[in-house]
Amino acid sequence: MATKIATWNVNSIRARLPNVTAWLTQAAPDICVLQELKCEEAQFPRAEIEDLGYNLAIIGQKTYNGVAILAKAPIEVELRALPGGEDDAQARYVQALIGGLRVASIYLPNGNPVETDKFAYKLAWMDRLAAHAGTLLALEEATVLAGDYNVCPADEDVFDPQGFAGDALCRPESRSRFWSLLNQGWTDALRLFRRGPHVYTYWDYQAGAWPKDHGLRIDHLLLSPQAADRASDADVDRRPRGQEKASDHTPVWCLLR
DNA sequence: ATGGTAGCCTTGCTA
Repeated sequence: MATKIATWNVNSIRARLPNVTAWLTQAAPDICVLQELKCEEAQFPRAEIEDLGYNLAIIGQKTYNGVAILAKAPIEVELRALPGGEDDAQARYVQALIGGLRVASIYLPNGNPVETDKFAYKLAWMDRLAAHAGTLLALEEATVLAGDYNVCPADEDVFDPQGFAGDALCRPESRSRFWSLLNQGWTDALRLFRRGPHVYTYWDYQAGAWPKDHGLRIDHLLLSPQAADRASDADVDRRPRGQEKASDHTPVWCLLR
């Protein structure tokens, strides 16, 4: 039986708790990685998630960032931060082993505005991610690097490519780093099964983006070759984005045999 | 039409 792995930027786990518990109950992923918890570990609504049958690994941060791994099977945490950032205190990475599968929850920096040091931080973070991803590939094991990458890989992943050409999510420096990562040997799980336009995972809260389907594809599940060999399906679940008090992102999932 | 929304808290910052 297949393992269902999902990623979801929830934009505050405390504000989103009813939406998250409803989706976990209905979609029943075996593993779900979350981003933008926007709270410290002590403030995370642990009991409400554990009551649904999930184990937890939480890397919290007050107000900003924060990542977690939820899994029905036991979680063995391997890393609580992306290697190579000794002076980087932002909670953007957690990696664990779950029943022989390696899974990471990634919250890659947004990088806007590009004329500030935020963009340099994003690019440096992507370089660190590529270096670490290379070491993971060398293990030749089944690994899923899932999360909010804050990168639209190509123009078809953007509702308005011209309008976003200068945005940190679409800039050539961001895209070239994402493609270099893929070219190491990672597979974009969603694109393996869902090609074509209008495959979006995020819609801004502003300007009626959701009803107009003015979306972006920025949440990705990257599979090592050993994981890609087991992939049988992947999709975006748009339903949570249309509900009351929705996150601006919606879950993306894949199945591994 | 140069806006608009959401979350948390620093009534501004991040997205």
